[in-house]
Amino acid sequence: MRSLTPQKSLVEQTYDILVDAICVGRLRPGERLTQDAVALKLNVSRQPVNAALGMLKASKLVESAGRRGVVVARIDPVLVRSIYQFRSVVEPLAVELAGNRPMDAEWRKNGEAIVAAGWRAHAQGDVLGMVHADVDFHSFVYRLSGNDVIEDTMRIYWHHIRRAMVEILRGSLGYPTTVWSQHEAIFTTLLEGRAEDAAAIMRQHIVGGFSIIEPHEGMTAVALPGA
Amino acid sequence: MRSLTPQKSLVEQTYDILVDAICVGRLRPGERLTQDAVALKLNVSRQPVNAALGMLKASKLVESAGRRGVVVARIDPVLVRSIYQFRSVVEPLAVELAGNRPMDAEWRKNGEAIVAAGWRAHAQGDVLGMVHADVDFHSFVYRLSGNDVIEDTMRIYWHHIRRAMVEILRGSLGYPTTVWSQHEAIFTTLLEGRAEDAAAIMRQHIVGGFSIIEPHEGMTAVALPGA
DNA sequence: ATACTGTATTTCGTATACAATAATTTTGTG
DNA sequence: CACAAAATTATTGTATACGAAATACAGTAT
Repeated sequence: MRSLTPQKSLVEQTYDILVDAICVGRLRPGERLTQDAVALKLNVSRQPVNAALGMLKASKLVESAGRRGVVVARIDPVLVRSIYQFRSVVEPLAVELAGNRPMDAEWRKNGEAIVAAGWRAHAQGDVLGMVHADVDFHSFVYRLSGNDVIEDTMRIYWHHIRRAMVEILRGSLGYPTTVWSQHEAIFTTLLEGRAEDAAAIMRQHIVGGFSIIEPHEGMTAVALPGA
Repeated sequence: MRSLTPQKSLVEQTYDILVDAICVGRLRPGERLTQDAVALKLNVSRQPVNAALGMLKASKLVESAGRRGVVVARIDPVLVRSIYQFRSVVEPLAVELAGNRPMDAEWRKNGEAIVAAGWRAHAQGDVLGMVHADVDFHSFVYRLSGNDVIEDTMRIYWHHIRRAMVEILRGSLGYPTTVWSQHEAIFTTLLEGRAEDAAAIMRQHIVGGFSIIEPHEGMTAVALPGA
């Protein structure tokens, strides 16, 4: 039996809710957030909201607007590009490290399920599901690498990737098929013990992923509410 | 006339002070910190201390000890190794990106000064100065890369690197000469426009750096106060 | 009509107050 | 004297209160 977790603190809950709202676009870029308003809506005091907003600022998901609260950050193409440059070396590293570790049946089953979930979401045209499956696959590789620093670091940046993806895929059919076949290829190549090859596919995967995003630089040209 | 800056918030000040105290070893691993005690010592209320400690936890410099405050984290060899694996790809990336950008006279002068400061600290056997110079050099390369994600990410991990370094160098003569000649080589090679070569030296630099640290895994066997 | 100045309002950062809970000590009992 | 139960203390998380600072607004002089 697993000991039950003593519920997250209000700060964390607040942070999680705001992050998600921003990432799925329920809070639009430019939207203003005051501590009072958030506290009221979530039925907590300003104290945990204040702390959560501090974390949001550190994650660059909101920007301070001085004495007028905080503002949801616009999706910054420069930031997204920087993240992809970063990923272009970090993700292959994760794959290589993963290749140096034994993968037991449990892990293997998990991996297969995650790859399958991606194909399923793709088949159903479920955009949010696809983004989720994408996060899941890469997080799986991070964990497989055995290097906690990778997962801890990338968790923050995935918020931004999710945002960009949700925005770009709005009204489109979703990820191109290559994404899912690459995930599958990375996983099976890893299973075959060819870590170097898997890492190379991963590098291609990231570079290719960015080339999907890059043409959408105009994505930041969203209406600024209150204008 | 220059506009005056509205001083850092108490949260940030508290965070900075605690980080530094931990990194230079003034607060020892295992040492217990209560919000009240810190608040009293710094002449602030528990509120900003609470927020700062939350940030410290996120940085993994302290661990929550339930209802008994927080405890300064031990230097974790696994974490240090993970950071160096991480650096082994991130630092060369920074160098390569730096190579794609023009370096004007101002930058060049800064770089030369930073390299020189390293040599100077080395010559004087100034351990804290050497660690500082090391941080400065790598931060300089991050900034040169033009990729903010790199510097933002590495800032946190440098706290841990500093800690490990200060601990290892305690009572020793300091960094080996190779460290400083490698810094110099990376910089001059970059100036010559040979980014690839510079990146390769950087990779060697990181791998070599870890091989200095690795034998000191026993560094965590420090006394736990209150035992 | 416009520019400027003083005032009101909004909003945040920090301090203080309160309540819940884990750890510790004390007290009572076999 | 060992051990369990109860009281006490320590410490945190959250709420509320307060003061400072920026913004918005209105009134006045030109």
